[in-house]
Amino acid sequence: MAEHKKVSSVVIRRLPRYYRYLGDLLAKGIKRISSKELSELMNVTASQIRQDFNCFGGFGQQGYGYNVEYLYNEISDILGIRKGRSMIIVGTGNLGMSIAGYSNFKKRGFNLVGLFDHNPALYGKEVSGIKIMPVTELKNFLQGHNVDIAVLTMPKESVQEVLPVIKGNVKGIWNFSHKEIPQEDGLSVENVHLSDSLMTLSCKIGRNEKLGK
Amino acid sequence: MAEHKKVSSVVIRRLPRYYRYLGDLLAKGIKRISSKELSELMNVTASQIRQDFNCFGGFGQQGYGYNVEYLYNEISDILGIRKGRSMIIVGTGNLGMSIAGYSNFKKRGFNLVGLFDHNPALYGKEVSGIKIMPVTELKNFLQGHNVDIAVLTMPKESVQEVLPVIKGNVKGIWNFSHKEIPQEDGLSVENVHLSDSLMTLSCKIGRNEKLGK
DNA sequence: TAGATTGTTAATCGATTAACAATC
DNA sequence: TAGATTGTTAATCGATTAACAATC
Repeated sequence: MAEHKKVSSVVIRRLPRYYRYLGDLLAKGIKRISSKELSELMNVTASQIRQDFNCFGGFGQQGYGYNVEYLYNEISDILGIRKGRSMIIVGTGNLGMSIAGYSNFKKRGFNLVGLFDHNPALYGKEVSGIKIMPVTELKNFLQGHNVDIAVLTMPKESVQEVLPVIKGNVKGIWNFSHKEIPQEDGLSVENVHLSDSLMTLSCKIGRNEKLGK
Repeated sequence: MAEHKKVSSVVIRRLPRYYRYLGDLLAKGIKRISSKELSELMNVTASQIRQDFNCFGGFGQQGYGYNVEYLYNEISDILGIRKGRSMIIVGTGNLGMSIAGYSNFKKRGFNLVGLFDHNPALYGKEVSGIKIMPVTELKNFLQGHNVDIAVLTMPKESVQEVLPVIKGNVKGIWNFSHKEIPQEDGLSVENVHLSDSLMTLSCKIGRNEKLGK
């Protein structure tokens, strides 16, 4: 298994989708699937599926296809799901709360270990079994706990304050704030811009309308 | 201005980012910018910027660069922001509420006109000036109002029920539910899978860790 | 005019698809 | 064994980058 050639980021971004579809198949009790069948289900080419999986060293068997459970587990591992990740959420507005309350994350190995906010009225309030702490406690907390991921769901303005405390103490940042955070050497970053996605949709609508005329 | 050649979707996905950066420049009172300066700011190549803008027919001037305000307005138009879009939200959990409460959407021409949920305890409750209505009212509402976008922030299970009512009555779906909705001829769709993004982050972390060893 | 910077064509790079030999 | 389907190489396609003539 040639595990560690450099894998392109477009491939990596496709893995969670495979993971979802395989999870559905597994739940339906389906034992094996060929790249052709999977390609029809997912609306991609069988060739792409085989290429993608082979970036990680071939999970199938000629003449048979792929064992769903085995493939699912392998992808889980690549995604770090079986190992598990601990995470904190900074910013307990609606978005932060919606992430904190999303039980599926836990199922997928993402464990909430801390909640932080600036609003004193919220200190001590418990969400999903975790008490909300003041942002000023962040530094202390990070030094005492092993935190893999910091989820940033606070306003743009607070990012400057929180970022230096976080950097060096986590392995990844899941950033929903409107301040883009650049990836660095020891730090993985996913910048999620929800409004970008809405504007993209609006743009698609506009181009669709014009096409109609 | 050769407005309507087919523009690739990677280009369209980059537009909101340009829009954000240009908005920042505008707010700072900067009047003109060259593709080179913008490229350094945004960490892309100047070539790509010029190619991207030229898909829509050239917004610059040789020897000068781009007028920030003009460019900003042109991109606003392409994104449908100046025209404006009306939208409803179906599912008023934390995620739905966080979108309903996000004031920047309004600034960008996205107008919330309806909120729907299944929970009778919420009927009539007002959020951002809009009363929550029963999902059973959806059909009626869509026939009486001009709705551009339906935002789906409800559980997977309710999608099957709501989708047929929505299709044909909106131009686009911003889908946060865990049921992938395929794009169709008259219907633009953006499927947002937040958990995919988190898993991608986790995957990047894993590969980073391995690299470290 | 000379200098700057675009718009645009050409070259390169990377990603996707097709094809097929290897093999279960 | 014959049939099926992978793993993998080769061909194609599309996106990015480089280069430069056009022009403000």
